Amino acid sequence: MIRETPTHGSPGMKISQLRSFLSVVKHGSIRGAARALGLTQPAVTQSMRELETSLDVPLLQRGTAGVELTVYGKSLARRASVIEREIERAIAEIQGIRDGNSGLINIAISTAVAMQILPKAFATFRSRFPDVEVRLGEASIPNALPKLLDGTIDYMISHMLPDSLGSWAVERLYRASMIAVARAGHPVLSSTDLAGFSEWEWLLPYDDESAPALVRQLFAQSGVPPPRKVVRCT
DNA sequence: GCCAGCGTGCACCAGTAACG
DNA sequence: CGTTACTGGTGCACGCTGGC
Repeated sequence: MIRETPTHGSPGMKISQLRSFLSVVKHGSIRGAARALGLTQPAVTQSMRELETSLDVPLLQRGTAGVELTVYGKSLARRASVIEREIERAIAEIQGIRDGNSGLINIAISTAVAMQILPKAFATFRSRFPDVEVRLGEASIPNALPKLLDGTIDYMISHMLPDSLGSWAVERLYRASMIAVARAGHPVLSSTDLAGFSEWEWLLPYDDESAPALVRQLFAQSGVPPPRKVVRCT
């Protein structure tokens, strides 16, 4: 067994310390964290002290009503939760290798994509990986990206414009076309240029950021102000 | 002043790895 | 195989603070 001996100012964090720390964060007190972890309060206190010593910064502001996170504690809390999820994922992956194709995958998927490709894709996936637990959730780019970042979800499948997510690993699954729809006989149908479209109310999907971006891009390319009256709906 | 709830300090114990 | 060192835990006493 390899043990790390933390020294002053030399980070040597242990998984148990991070778990204790996250429990303290969750419960707002060392005692509450200890209860939740099935440990005694001195054990958690000692763990927190060692963590602070190893990082050489205070993580908690102790008080009579409990503890509060310092700026360092808040930073570590964000990272620690990612680490914890990665550990859980690693355990699931190892168990999957050991037991066969089991495991857990979290996917955020936009409604439009779900309607188009999910039934067939999922059937194929399920036939190949019958024991994998799949958790699907609705995706809108603004709320899915933070979840991708913190590890809550593994993949997001959504419509988007090319190169709109430069800092992310993106794989194009298929190309999609967007069309504008108006009721039969709507006055906008008699418009001969794009300017005639901008004055009308536009209804754009709520969970698909590419639609409004595409509309803005289209109008900008034509030198026409984008529609001001926009409603986003699910 | 008393009490409750909090964290801290210290002694001690059990399990485990390293070593001769 | 016995000893030693280390880690991580418990139990208890204590001090601090806020509320009544």
